[in-house]
Amino acid sequence: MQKYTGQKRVLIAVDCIVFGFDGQHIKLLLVKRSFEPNKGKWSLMGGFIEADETPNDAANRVLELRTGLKDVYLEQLQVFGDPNRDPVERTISIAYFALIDIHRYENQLNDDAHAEWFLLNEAPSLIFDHNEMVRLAKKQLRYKAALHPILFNLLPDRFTIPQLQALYEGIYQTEFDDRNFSRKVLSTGLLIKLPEKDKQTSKKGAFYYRLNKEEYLENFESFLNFVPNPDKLLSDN
Amino acid sequence: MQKYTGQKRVLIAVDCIVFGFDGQHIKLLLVKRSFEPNKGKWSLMGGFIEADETPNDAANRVLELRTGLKDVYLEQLQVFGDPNRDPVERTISIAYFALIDIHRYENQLNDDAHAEWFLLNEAPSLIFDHNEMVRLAKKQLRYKAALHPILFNLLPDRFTIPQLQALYEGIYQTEFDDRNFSRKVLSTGLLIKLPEKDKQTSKKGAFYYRLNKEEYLENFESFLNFVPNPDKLLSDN
DNA sequence: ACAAAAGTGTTGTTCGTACACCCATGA
DNA sequence: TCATGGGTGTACGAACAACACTTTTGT
Repeated sequence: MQKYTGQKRVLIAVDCIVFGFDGQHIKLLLVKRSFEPNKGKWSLMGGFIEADETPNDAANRVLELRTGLKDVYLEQLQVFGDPNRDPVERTISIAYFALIDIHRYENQLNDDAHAEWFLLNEAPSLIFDHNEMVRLAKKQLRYKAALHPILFNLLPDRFTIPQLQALYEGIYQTEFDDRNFSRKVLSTGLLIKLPEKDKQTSKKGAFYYRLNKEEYLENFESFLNFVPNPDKLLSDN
Repeated sequence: MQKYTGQKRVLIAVDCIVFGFDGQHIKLLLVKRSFEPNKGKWSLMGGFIEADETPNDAANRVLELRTGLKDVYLEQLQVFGDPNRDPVERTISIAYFALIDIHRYENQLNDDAHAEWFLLNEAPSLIFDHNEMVRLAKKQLRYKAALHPILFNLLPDRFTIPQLQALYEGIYQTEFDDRNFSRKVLSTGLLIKLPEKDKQTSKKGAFYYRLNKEEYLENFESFLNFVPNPDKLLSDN
């Protein structure tokens, strides 16, 4: 099966940067590494690619294995291929970032996966180049969310506009004008108003909405502008 | 040196989608494959990654080897990892797209590299999944050029605004209003006016400009808007 | 003088922001 | 009835597209 001669073959891994949102803060899902080197240290969830898998298949498999979740929003981020990134043996890693509804995850029997949510800003130091992967994923998340409606993947099926706004504000570490935000969001036609209200956070209550899946898919690549002055908000950290 | 047990190791390649602009049309640089399988067929320029290289190093090396050019604009596109993409042996390819000043290349002694420029729309069918790579690269080029000033990398050091406009029109297969285009471009502060004029294409002559490198680097990540209605122009083909 | 392309000026419209104000409801 | 957050209306300003018009120069 090895027919190109004189070339070195290497291991391929996938690593997933998994983001969640608890209603207040952006979180990052990490696991305790179960084998050497660095056994017991925190890392991204990852795994080696199998013989008959595409990289995307592998990322989905790893994610399902660890969280029980299928059909998660998953996007290829970048390849990390420094020859010395893994001290054991050269391993090239394809990094993915994933957006999941944290509530769906909590209901899964995640048992002994040793996975844990961390506040994005309070995550521990990770093995290898995983810190760099997280940094890049944060950047890409901000970039992409400024242009495309990906953040809905972090919310439950029903959500209110103030919840959506809190999410955007968490991502960009800023506050937006409530009144303009709701009008902007509604004007896209991406939301369908539901009859019920959420009265948890206010006396008046805020209507629930759900995503218009057709519009979402159709307009996914269009540019939108929920985020004012995105230029100034795309910095690191 | 193989210490993770029970995992399969595979070949890693890089493939470069190289774009150029001849003043009229967008072109694609292809090479005749020099070894089996598919020897003699057209393909992207690529090569296997070496033991001590990062993927970026490998892409730069391949590009220099084939074109003689260093310091080329190069961006990681996506990993192509279908298990059967290469019929000989599993090979995972990291695709890069490159933008080069076609005139710099023509002056190089490209000798027996068997490389040739094709009009983007008249390129021959390529081996493996290279057609798919080109399709994706075109899409990414349009996407990114709508937001960031990458197309300057396709032009010589000195260029006129009508030339720049022709480039944008070539990329998006549309025509823009000349008057609005030049004002928009100049308002970014990215260009420095030179004293000479190009009188090739008109009696009045158009001033040459060069890129303000500092501004370019500083504002590279900012969004710009040379392209009206980008939403409608990002389709395939 | 004329043609032809480069580039400036002007105008109406659209879009975004800021902010005053009204609405619904639990306490 | 008051406090609180949800949501609408309005008004100003910046940005943009459309297009009339001037400028330059080779023939």
